[in-house]
Amino acid sequence: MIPDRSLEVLRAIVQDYIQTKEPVGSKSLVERHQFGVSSATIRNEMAMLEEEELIHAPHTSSGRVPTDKGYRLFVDRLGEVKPLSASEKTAISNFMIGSVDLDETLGRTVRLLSQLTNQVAMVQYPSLGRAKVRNIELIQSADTRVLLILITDSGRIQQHVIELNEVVDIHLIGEVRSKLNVSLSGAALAEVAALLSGFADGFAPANRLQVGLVVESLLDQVDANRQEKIILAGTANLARREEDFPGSISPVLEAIEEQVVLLKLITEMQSERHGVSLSIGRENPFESLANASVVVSGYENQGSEIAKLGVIGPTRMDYSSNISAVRAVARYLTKALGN
Amino acid sequence: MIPDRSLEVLRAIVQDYIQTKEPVGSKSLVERHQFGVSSATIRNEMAMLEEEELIHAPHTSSGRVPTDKGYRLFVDRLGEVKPLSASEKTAISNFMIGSVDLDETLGRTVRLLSQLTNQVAMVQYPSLGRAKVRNIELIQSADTRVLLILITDSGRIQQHVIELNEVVDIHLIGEVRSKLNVSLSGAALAEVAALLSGFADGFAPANRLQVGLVVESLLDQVDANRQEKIILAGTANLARREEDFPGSISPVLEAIEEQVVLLKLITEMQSERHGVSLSIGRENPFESLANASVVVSGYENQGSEIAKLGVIGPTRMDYSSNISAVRAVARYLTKALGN
DNA sequence: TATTGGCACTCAGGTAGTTCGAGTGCCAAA
DNA sequence: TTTGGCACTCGAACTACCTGAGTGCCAATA
Repeated sequence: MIPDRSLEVLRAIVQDYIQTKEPVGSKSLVERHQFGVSSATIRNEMAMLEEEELIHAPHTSSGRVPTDKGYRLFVDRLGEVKPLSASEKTAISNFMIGSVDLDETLGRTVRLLSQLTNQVAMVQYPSLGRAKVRNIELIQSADTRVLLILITDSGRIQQHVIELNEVVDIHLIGEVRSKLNVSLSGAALAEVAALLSGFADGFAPANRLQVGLVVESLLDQVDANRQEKIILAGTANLARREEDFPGSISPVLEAIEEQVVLLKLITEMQSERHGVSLSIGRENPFESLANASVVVSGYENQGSEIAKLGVIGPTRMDYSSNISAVRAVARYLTKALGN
Repeated sequence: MIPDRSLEVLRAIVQDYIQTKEPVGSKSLVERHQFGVSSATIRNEMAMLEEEELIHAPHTSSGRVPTDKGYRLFVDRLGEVKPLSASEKTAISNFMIGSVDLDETLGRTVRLLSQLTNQVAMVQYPSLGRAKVRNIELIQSADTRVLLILITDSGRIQQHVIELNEVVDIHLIGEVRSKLNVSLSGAALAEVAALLSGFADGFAPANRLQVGLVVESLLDQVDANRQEKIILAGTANLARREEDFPGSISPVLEAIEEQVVLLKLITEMQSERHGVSLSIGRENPFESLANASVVVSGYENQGSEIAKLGVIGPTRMDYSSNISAVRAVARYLTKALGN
């Protein structure tokens, strides 16, 4: 068990280090905080913390820096969540008003989050998960093409162009469209594949090929994996924090651009307290993100989590502020989607 | 008039500097190129070039570096356009096959271009410009909302959700839809605003408010300015070229993220030779892009330019390769859109 | 007149030595 | 358990010095 005062010292180290960006020593620590003991005592405490691998000295005669483990303990046990300032709250509400479609809402959200945190913000597009089919439309978009539009009750709109390789028969697609809607309206997306098996059989043999193409495209749309996508904002914030990344920021930028990595990371992160999950430094398995921390939270629609949003930044980030910002934005987004 | 040999020296300086990233001196110049004269002669030539402000010495006793003006002369008079290698050509064709809708095509294009050049690539979405209305659809997407879809003959699909603030009357929107199509099918987008004036008058007074909302949204879609948008790829390539940006890359990243700046820049650039336009260093008016060069080319559909694509990178970039890559990709994209 | 070898000069960058001070660990005394 | 004291460490910052690639200029040469 780690005694209370040691934890207080750890908290002070983390806070000072985040603020000053310099390794923090015993003397400056007693100056900036009222511990009521001398620097020698603090030195002893620090030796214990180092024993526990919570802090670490970059070189023999210099101050200490929190380790990943130290940050972890800090956020788990010590970080009180800062309430948002009034101006931040109004910023959030202002940002949200007046966006009506999903794309726009998510776009605003990600920019908001990056402004609020000064980090790189990301918002994952909602998976189609538990959503239900509201409406399916087929529209001719060129001589040999039709546009398939899938509208779900979560407000998400998917569109995809289907190349039929022959001239579109307007009556045929009308028929397909209405039959699809009869079969699928109100069905959960998860059921769609089952409901459509044998769908083409109800059509004249000559048309089955085309109908098959439509069905195939629809199934593609429904396939949750294909929908996974992240939008980003504030990439420039990374460059501004360049000192925080030993070596170069370019592997980090690459990992961020490589959506696959990010997606894998955030979907694997388990929610911790208050619905927020954290990955600190090397806790994540990606070498390129060894010096990065990620704060994410799920956002919901109709009572269940549909996707995640969050920020990514240097290990030395202000966890308290970022956690509260991510949480608040996730909550506002949930509310905005529920309108 | 600048004599031929001076130009040869300039060319050699630009080429060596691009390759070695070091200021180039008279001695290494005669070693690497067969000028048939001594370094002293080259020094005289270099003094002239410096007089003309085509090159510049970072400090008294060091080699020379091309100025913006020097690069400009180089690309205008000296840069032979490198033909693409066979592997690059196959990369291009492979990249293009199998993408059927516009979003996907542009997405692939921008990634292709960034891979080919190792720079940040950008593709501007086509302006609706000379396109014609092919089809307009209205679909109910929630109790009080309809989805407006505008399909143009260039294959572009625009969608927007309209909040009507009252429960959607399915018959009314059906009527609006068919009347809109009757009025607008085949019309150029530029004419749409004129054709729709007084459109709501054809409806019962109680419905005019809703019809007005639909018309308004449609006009929004048509408004070319609102459509301007750029997609990017390869931002990480900037970070990899960090040494090339004195100070920090963060202003550059910011400018890139700030699409407005990029859009302004590329729309103002005048096409030069071969349909490619260049902005070198401070030729562009943006302080944050003072060390950046931009290579863009227009791409076409149905014989007229509909938007631009290009790359942005450090002033010290390989202009020859980048110009040919941008040109080739623009040509392939034009072809892909024409299919 | 254009070219060249020679020469004195410049200056960024690297190496080496020095100092400074914030920080450490340890110990004996309180 | 806490504290003051003390010797020790070592990165950072400063200085001095050297090196060498590169320059400009000039007088001799072709």
